[in-house]
Amino acid sequence: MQADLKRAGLKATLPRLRILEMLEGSPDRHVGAEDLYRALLAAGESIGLATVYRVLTQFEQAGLVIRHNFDSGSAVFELAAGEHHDHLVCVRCGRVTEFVDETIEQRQRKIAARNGFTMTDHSLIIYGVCSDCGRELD
Amino acid sequence: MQADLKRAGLKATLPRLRILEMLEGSPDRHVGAEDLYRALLAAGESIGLATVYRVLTQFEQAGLVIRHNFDSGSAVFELAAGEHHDHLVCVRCGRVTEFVDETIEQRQRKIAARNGFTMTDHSLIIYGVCSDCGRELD
DNA sequence: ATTCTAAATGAGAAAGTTTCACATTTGCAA
DNA sequence: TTGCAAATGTGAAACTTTCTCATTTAGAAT
Repeated sequence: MQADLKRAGLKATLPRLRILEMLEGSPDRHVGAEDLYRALLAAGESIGLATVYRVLTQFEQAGLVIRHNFDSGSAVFELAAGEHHDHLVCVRCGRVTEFVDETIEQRQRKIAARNGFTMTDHSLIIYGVCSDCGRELD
Repeated sequence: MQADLKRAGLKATLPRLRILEMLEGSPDRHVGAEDLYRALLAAGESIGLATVYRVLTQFEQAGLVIRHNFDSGSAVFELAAGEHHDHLVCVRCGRVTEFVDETIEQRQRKIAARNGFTMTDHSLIIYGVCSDCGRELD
């Protein structure tokens, strides 16, 4: 895990290790900076909020985490482990489900090319009401 | 145009009419609240920033405009005229290109259904370097 | 036309998210 | 161990967006 940081060209400092651990151990893979900060404080760490933001941004640049701008107003971060995927977000409970669809991926590449764009990234978010929340409605 | 507002259940006030005009006459269809506010001031209107935000949110709820959360940090708004479409955003110059792909639309619906989600909305943004910006690179 | 009233506005304060500046601390190589 | 560049913590600041509330305005009822 120290190696992950080294490989990314980042010094293996305590705050960075703690944040990485927290991301790996988190029950939901998609967490906000503030949540992460509070979780670290609750776990007895002494860390600054600015450090959390700074480190998350560095992790993002190093490809260790991915930042998502869901409609919530603030960004959420996710460990970049595994392959690319897109997201389903429940507009009622915030639950996030991941999915991959190769057909969509292909068409996106085609669309970018057709429009003269060199694709660097993409973001597909499907908003809806998840099965649990749907059941609660009368 | 007053009728558009009435139909949406909104009083036809001066600020609302001005904002609607500005959105219709805007050279680029995707504008931020702050940009809109400054454009209105520059046009000699006396309007408050809070009003711009308030009105844009009302327009969104009324279905007159669509709010997008591109990676820029602040939201952009677009007149809801015409049919649904998705976006290509140039990460260098910010240029926004619209596209529609029925295959992707279909697959999204399928994915939502497969996961037990009742889809309410979706957001697909392809980030990349547009042809103009690509040409500038050595 | 005038009057009346609920709704809308403008101004500035406030809330929330993210970044900055800088004195202090820390990782790591010598 | 020591030294130094890099990283951190704190609090201030920047930025986007919302809130509050006194004042104004649109439009319905005279």
